[in-house]
Amino acid sequence: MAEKLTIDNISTFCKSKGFIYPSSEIYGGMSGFFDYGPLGAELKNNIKQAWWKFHVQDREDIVGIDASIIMHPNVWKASGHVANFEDILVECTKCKERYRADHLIEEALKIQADGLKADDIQKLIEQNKIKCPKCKSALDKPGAFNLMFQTYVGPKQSKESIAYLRPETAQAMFVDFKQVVETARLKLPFGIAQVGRAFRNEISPRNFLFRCREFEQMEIEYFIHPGSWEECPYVDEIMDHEIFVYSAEMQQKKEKGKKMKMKEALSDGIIKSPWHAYWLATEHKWFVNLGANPNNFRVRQHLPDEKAHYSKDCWDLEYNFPFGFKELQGISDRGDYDLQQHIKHSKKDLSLFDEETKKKIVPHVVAEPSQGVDRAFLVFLFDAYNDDKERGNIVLKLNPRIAPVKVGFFPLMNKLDKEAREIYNCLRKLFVCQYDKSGSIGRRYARADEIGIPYCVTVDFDTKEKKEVTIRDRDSTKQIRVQVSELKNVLYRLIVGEVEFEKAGKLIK
RNA sequence: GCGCCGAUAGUCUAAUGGCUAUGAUAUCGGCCUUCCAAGCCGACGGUCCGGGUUCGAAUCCCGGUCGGCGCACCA
Repeated sequence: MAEKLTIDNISTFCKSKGFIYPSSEIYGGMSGFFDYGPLGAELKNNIKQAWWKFHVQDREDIVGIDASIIMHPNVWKASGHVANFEDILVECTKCKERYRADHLIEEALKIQADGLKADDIQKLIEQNKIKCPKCKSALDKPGAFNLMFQTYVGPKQSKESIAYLRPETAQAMFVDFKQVVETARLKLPFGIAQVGRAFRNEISPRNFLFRCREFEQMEIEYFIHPGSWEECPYVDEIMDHEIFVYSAEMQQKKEKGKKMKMKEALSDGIIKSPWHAYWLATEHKWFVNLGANPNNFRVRQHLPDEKAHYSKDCWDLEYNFPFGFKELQGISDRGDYDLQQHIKHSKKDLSLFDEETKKKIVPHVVAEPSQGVDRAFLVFLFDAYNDDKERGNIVLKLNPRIAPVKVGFFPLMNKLDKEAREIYNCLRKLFVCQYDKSGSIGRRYARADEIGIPYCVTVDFDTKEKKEVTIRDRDSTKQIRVQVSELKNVLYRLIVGEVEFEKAGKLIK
């Protein structure tokens, strides 16, 4: 593992093994869009399923929904996406440099330019004779650039029929809030979760899957009683969890981050809300439990000027990609901003009745532990990818629970084809399996290693007589013998991690 | 979006205006093979797209697409 792994290595690997292809490749591809191939689709589904089980099915306090991608256009007016995503840009007539109009005006005139309309901006540019900061030439008319994809609903393509492909899944949790609470009989604190597609017309998609125009999110909006910012009933679960912490203060003082336990971060006042500590640690644990390397993560606090105006505090869970530490998820305190926006725009009461105070309250979102599926996919691939020089092949050390193929079945020799297939046919309905009789046995192990098959079952000449097979472990290449009658049970326990490999059968030399 | 650079089988790669576009690897079929990419035979597969220059273009020119880097952008 001498050379550093790059995003190119991963993207080439993904294409050659059938994990990911550029979208519509036979027509030249589409920038910012990707297709998941046979192995990629399995892996991605496994990640989503593992997320759903961990965050929804295994918990009492979180329920899931699956909302439509196209929602009422007013949803995006209420959420601020129509205004905020409409970055107004100005271009230099000569050097063609483009600027965010609001940034340009703030810089030139030292005034707040947030939220100005294109017309106002043009007036300001004309009145103050603002020129291109780079080449001092005249600036062109400002124009809007909206990151949301637009479409028309119904037969008429008019201004009234404009709708948007959702740029995030979160809004559905607020819009459907009342129905979910009533039908699921939820009591605060609780969360609403969703996994689904979102679309953003990014100016410049980069870094393979990291920034694309169509992506999938796994998202939770977690609601608490407005007064209970400091009362997290689950906080004891994570007190001893260790993580690399990089607070705003450390960033401002140009210090490095520090590895610490959550109880330390809380008692030292670095992380203020136990809810944030809980969600940061829980999300980190989710990645690590599924095979990610704990040391490639850090939690970083937003600097005061990075925070959204409604947010009390915000922390990102970041991963150390080859192109730097990048955000995987933002654990942000959104207060009651979103629900209030929808109350205002829809004129519907979205408050809950508080039995204790006998008053109506609007819950606060204390955290939205949300992340991109595609980014998680990259994380697991990066941490699993091992170019094993000794073996002479890549070993994809994916956790068996998310590995796209769980078991490989090989006849030691071609004459054992019939016996091996019989066993394979019994087990393929229980696990995703692959049968391989092509080439030498070593070649088949190598092939299996490269796509991350954790266990390979080899049928040999003793199988008929002794009713035994060999299971070979991907990561250690060690082998055990087990009875064919036990095979199903042993494989299951290995895949879910209930038993150590060497203790699952008779270890061979 | 802008600027610079690039694009040859699934992957990596040779060919700098001239033979049927090179080789490796992967894949598939066959032989062989008693546990870690052994060997032999065979097959499939390529100059990103469109136009131009030329007797002749993978090669030169123009436009587009895609990708890399830098800038900008990043709810």
